[in-house]
Amino acid sequence: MNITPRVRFAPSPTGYLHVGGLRTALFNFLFARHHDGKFILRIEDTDRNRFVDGAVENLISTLHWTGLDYDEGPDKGGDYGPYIQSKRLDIYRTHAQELIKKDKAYYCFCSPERLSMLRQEQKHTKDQAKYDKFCLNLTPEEIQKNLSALKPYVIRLNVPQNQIIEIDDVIRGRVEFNSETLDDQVLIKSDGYPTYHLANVVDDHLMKITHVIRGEEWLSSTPKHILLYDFFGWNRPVFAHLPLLLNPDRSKLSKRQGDVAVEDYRAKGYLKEALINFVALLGWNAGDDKEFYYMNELIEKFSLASVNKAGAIFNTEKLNWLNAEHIRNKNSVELLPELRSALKNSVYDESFFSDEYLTKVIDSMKERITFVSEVITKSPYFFAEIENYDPDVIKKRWTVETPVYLSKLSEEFSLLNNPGKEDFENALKKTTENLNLGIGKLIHPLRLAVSGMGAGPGVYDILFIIGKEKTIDRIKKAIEKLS
RNA sequence: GGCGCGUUCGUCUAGUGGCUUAGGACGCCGCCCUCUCAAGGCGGAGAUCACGGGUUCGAAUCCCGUACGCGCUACCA
Repeated sequence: MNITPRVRFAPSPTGYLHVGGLRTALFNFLFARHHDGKFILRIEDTDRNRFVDGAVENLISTLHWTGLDYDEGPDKGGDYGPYIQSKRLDIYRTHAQELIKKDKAYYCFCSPERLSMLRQEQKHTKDQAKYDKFCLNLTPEEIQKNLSALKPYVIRLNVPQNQIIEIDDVIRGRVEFNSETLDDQVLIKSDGYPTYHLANVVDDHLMKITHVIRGEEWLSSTPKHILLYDFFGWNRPVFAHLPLLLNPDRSKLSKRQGDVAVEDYRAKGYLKEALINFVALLGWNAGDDKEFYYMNELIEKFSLASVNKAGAIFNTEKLNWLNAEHIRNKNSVELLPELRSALKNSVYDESFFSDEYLTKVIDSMKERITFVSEVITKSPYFFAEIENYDPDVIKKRWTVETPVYLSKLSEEFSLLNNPGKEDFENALKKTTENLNLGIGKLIHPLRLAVSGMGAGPGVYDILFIIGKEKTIDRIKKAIEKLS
């Protein structure tokens, strides 16, 4: 049997893409690409109370940014559309009717009041909270009467009694449930919309989904889904329930305890490569020590069998390291757009810098940063003149003789014609020889003069990047200000 | 409360009965390199493999129980 796997990412449009959702999407994507299968995006918007304007568009654009491109989806089309559940309402209705005909589902006219009373009572007697199948005993006449009186109703799943339901989960192995513990789940709500349980089963079947890869929070409701597959007479897909992403306190990852939206991480300056790499490692490992991955390597190595069972805390320390690693592994031209956009959001948004200049700046700072925006914050001297000199560095590196030495050096520099790095270096060495000084006596105050600080790229790199004129100018200003 | 899942350094993890005095990575600390800061190299601290029983010549690895954590328990997904 060699069928093409078809998997899906089925988020509900809450307004943003949750990092847990990103992880689910990624694992689906990796599985599909690894097996030359199809990856489908389906929007589960069956809760009209939670409708958020523009949420779908936002989700799609964020997903697009991450590079998790799908083969079929709302904006992409495909043979099994529509891919938005709110546009498939009559499909669910027809299927619910089919279940009613088979006595596998039934109309329920119970009021919310009765339901909550029932629940309270069960809570009191410490019974399991379950619908009591009251409406299952309605006669056809009563049902018809209620229906023509337009009495609000839901359609419920008729869960059989005392039946063992087995799930063979790829990640967790065999899991058993007794149908006694299952509630007669609402399938169609009183507003005519389906619940997740009905919609996801119907759609997965109609869209020919072969593997359902989703978060562990769905494991408990899987027996209800299995029941539905059986009632419809459909083959079940393969199930794989992924471990949850956790807050630092080990509860399910949520807002309130930090950022959960992919957009937030993007805005903070995380590279999509780093985010994908990091999220892939949360719950998956190839069985070796490799930690730095590109997407194509993930696709190649990924396997559901090597997914962990236990939840993982979303701890950004390692994400930061991976971001720095991915920055170091990119060339300066690739990083240029990132710097440009960081610049646009900085105080230097009005200033002009050439691509050539910024590229040199990036090269000099690339391995000293965790975020591209730190090029600006950690080396502002590449973007503006020096306003402040680090007092600690002044204290440590600036002596009474320094102005004299630097003047000599400046004279030497002024002799240079279109100098390169080595020319600056040679000029400095020549000056120290003439003055009979150790090289440090010049190099440290020089760094202070041209950068205002004590840390950064090699001085000759800085000099070369800012150029001879600015170098001489800054030396002069430093002498004025610090003497 | 019920049902389900899980439990290896602070965190992410390797480990599928002997190769393990439990390996790697992040973070932390120290040393080296060095014009500074990084990067890099080397080293260190850090896990009685949740606990208790078994099975076995031998268990982090298999079985049972307990504890703890988490998830679900909606006309939310």
